[in-house]
Amino acid sequence: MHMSSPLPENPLCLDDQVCFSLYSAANAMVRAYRPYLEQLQLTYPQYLVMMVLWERNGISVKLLGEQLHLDSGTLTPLLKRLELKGLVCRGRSQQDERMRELALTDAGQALREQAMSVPLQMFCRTGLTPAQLTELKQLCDQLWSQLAE
Amino acid sequence: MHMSSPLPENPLCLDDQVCFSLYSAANAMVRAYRPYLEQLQLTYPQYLVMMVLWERNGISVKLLGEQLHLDSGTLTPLLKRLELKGLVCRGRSQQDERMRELALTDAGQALREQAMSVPLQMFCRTGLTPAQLTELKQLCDQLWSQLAE
DNA sequence: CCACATCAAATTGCACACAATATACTGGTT
DNA sequence: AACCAGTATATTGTGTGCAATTTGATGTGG
Repeated sequence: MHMSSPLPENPLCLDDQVCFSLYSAANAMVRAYRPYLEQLQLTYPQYLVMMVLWERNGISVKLLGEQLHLDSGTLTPLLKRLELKGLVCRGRSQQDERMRELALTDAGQALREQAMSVPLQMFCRTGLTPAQLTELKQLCDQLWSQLAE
Repeated sequence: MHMSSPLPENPLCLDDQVCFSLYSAANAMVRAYRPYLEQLQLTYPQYLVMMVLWERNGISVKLLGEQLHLDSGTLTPLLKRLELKGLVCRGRSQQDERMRELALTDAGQALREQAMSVPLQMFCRTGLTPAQLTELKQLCDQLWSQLAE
C-alpha cells in the first residue's frame, strides 16, 4: 500500500509502497538462509517445521499449522519430504485416527545440534542492531495481527 | 534469526525469531491483497509488474526484474499470463532482438484507473499509523540492502 | 443406531520464487 | 567471415502457499 506522507501524489508508485519492501525483504531473507540451511538439507519452511517439532514433538498437523500460519495444503507435501529425508515420522493418533502424530526420528532430534548455530549466523548477516530487529519484529507482529482478523 | 535480547536462552525458539514474523507478515499481506486484486483479475506479483509498467511502459524484462528483484524464471511465465489476459504485449526490441519490449495494451493502461483505489484500501486494512508504516518500510529496506550484498 | 454435521488431513489446481541450464542474439577479434 | 565471450530471455525442476474440494473418522441429535 502507499507510504502516506501524508497524501502521496502517486499512490501507485512502487518505491513508496511498504508492502513491496516487506515482500522483497521476506524473499531476500529466505534466500539468505539458503547457504546456512543447505548444510542441514533443509529449506526455510522445512526449518520452521523442525523448530516447532524440536519444541513440541508429537503434535498434530493442525497445531503445527496454527503455529506456522500454514495450512495442510502446504504442510502435507512438506512433511512427506521431511519423512523421506528420515527426519520425521508421520504416525496416527491412537485416540483420534484422523490426526497425525508428528514425531521426530533420531536423525531429526540430532539435527537440532547442527541448527543451533544458524540463528546467530543469520543475526550477523542482517547487519541490524538488536533494537532494530526488535522494532521490526513488533511491527511485523502487529501487522500480522491486524491482517489476520 | 533470534531476537537477541541480549542472549536468548533458546536461539531456536520460533516465537523469538524476527525472520518468522517477517515471513508470516509478508504471507498475510499477499493474502490481504487478494480480495482487492481479484476485482482486477491480478495476483499480487502481477500487480507489482503492472505498477512498474504504468510508470515505465516499454521496458525490458531485465529492467523489470531489477526493479522488482525477480528473475526471468519468475517473470517470463508471469508475463505470459498477463499477455493471455490481454494486458501486456511482449514484443521484441528493434535495436536488440534479445530484449523484450513490454508494452501495455489499451486494457492494461485502462486497468490503472481501477487500481488507483487499492493502495488506500490496503492502508486502512493494515491498521498501522503512517509513522509505523514509514518505520517498517525503512527497516525492510535496510534489511534488504544488507542481504543483497 | 443411524443420518448428519463436523473435523483432520489429503488432494487438486494454479501461481509464484529461484537455482541451474539452455537458447539465441550481439559485439568484438582475428 | 568464423570464432567467441557476453548478454537477454526462456526452460526445467523443485518446493512452496493457498483456495477449493475430497476423503475418512468422529460425535451428536433424533
